[in-house]
Amino acid sequence: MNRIPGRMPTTPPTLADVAERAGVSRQTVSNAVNNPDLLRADTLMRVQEAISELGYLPNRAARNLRTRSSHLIGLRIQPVQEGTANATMDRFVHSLVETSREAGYHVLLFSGDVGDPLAGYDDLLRSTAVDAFVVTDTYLGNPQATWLDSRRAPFVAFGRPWDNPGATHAWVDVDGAAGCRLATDHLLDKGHERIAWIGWRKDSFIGEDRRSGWHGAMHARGLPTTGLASRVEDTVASGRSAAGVLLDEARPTAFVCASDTLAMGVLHTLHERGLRAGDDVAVVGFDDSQVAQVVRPGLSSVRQPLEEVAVEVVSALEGLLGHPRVAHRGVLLTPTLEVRDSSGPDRR
Amino acid sequence: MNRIPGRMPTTPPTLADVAERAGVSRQTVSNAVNNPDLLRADTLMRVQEAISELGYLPNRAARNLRTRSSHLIGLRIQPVQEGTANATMDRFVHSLVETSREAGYHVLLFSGDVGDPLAGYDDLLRSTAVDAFVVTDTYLGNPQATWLDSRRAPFVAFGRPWDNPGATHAWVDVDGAAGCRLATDHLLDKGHERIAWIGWRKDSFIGEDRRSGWHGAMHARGLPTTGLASRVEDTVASGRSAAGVLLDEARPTAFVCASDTLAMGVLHTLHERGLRAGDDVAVVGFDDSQVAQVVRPGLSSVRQPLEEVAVEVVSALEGLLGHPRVAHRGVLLTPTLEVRDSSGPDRR
DNA sequence: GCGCCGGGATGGATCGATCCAACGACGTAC
DNA sequence: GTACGTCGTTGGATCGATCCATCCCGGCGC
Repeated sequence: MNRIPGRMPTTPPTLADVAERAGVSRQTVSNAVNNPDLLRADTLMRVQEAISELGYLPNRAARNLRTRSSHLIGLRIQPVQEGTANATMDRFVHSLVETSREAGYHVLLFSGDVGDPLAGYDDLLRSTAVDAFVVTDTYLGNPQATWLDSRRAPFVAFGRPWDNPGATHAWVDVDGAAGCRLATDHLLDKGHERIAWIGWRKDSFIGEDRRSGWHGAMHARGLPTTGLASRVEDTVASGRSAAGVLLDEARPTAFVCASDTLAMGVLHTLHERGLRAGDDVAVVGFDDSQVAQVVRPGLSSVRQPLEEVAVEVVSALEGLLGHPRVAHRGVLLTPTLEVRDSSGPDRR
Repeated sequence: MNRIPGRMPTTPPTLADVAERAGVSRQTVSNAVNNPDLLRADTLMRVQEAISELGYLPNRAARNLRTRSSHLIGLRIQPVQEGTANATMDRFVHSLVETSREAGYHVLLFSGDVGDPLAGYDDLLRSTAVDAFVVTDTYLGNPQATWLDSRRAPFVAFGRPWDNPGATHAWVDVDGAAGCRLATDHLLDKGHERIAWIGWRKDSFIGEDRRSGWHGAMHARGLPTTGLASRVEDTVASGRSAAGVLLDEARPTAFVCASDTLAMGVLHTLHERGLRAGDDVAVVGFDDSQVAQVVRPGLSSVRQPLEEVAVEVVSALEGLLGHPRVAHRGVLLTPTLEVRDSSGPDRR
């Protein structure tokens, strides 16, 4: 509605221009924008008219300088992993951008060395370029948290402080164990009893958490797990060979995997052996990637509620940056299960 | 190296702090940062020491206000399309962030209504939040270009001005026709003669461009194309049914598709009919998505050189924003072909 | 009639880096 | 010894929005 037709003037109108046009002082215009209830109704109206006539919008730089805040949120992104099915970032980034916008923030992307988890944060912080960070790459501990804490930098982590349960910063995470329990129960309900696990190496906190979901679900029904688990790297090839070994040695009728990438490896092995995914051996992955959605047969997969994660993250940020500051404890969200053909039919 | 150990002071050091510590004036410090060659060697040294001792970095907001530039580049992102294999954005965004960083820019994400292609641009422009835009969503014409031009807003488009060949703005694009020619020639060289095309509806400029690559390659060898082409929506289901119809009516031995999503549809149909992708019928997709990389059999696919696109885009931006301004004509890059098992064996 | 009160509007100062015009020191030429 | 040019440096003004203390004016009580 406020869009101005025609050419942009050489220099955008300033608050002073609006003040002059409306016949009031600068402060009054500022109040009209930031504290409308301080003005008398008729004055407010007059100022607002001038604002929309000129197409005025506060200059960001000036406002940032004065208020010492940029309304920008820093998010570090890492290279796409080719050859895997990992795709949480894309979905999360979009949700975050959308939710941030509603809260009046924009997202500033920066890139980081894969080696140095702190690279990039420092400069943005010291140059007061962002108000806060969203830290996502916490798969192997979270040195960023400690460091950002020591710099008194506001931030919210997507991922629990695995390596430091006493940490007091705000975080949001998805309950991977619950997701894998969901997947495993789903298969158990279909009548499977020998359900194998293919997950990540032991140094991955997330991997062990997801594994515990499978493990817990099996034990809750008094079923054995010995020899049914494998821990490998997160690649299709690893999933493929792990599935081969498990099929030979443990004869599982179903697989639960820590990622869609690994699940794709399982599908490969099944096909090589002439086994039908779903009908002969059931498979469930994790992340509900595009791959899971378009592959044949459709890959059942645990889906993280990234939209909700973004909402919680932004709400935590608002608490951190608002006045007064509202402490935000950790939030744990529950994923859902997308059932597709790789789950197979009921076996009972 | 400049990273300060320990706690962040409550307020970061300013240029005046550095000046005082080094025993010089503010302007001298500013010169040390922006025009080092104006200072005498010993003065420069002294100032630089003070800078690193204090961990000084120019305040972004103040610099932005004074120089009337934010060193931010706006990029509008759209929701992930679930159920498709489309994944160019993710790779491109990362390349852009990385390349921008080297040029001293950061990337600001904003979201847009799918309906209104102009949403979001206006506010950022009027509030002087970004120096320029990178416009990507130009699949159906590019109203943004005309509009941004009229607002005198600097921008670079990833995508040709299809609907307005006379447009003078800077753009970078990937030669889709060349990519499809590459794919088709690849299959022709393997001995295929009846190669089918599955592409997008006629209103897509990009789709028609890619199609022309297939069409041209076929005609160059004197092969017929009649009845071998299908134009559908970009979904797996459409690709699947289009492949079915073509197999029944035209008996092709190979498919070239406008997207990996459509190619996945072809793979589905082949499997349903007991045909082996690669061995019986060859398939080539477009975009080299994660799906193409992890599916079985591996899907041959045309890969866009997004890293190069980012480099060209940033170089164009530097031209637009630099002094003096350097005009940047359109740049057309050539994609490559990733050959995988779905190409099948040599038939000769 | 005088003084007090309070919502509302006002001009000046401020945030921190950069631009500008002027100034000081030093060396050279006459 | 004085005039002049150059290089490096200096304080003040500036960008635009917001904070602060002040001021204005109508209404009310005594």
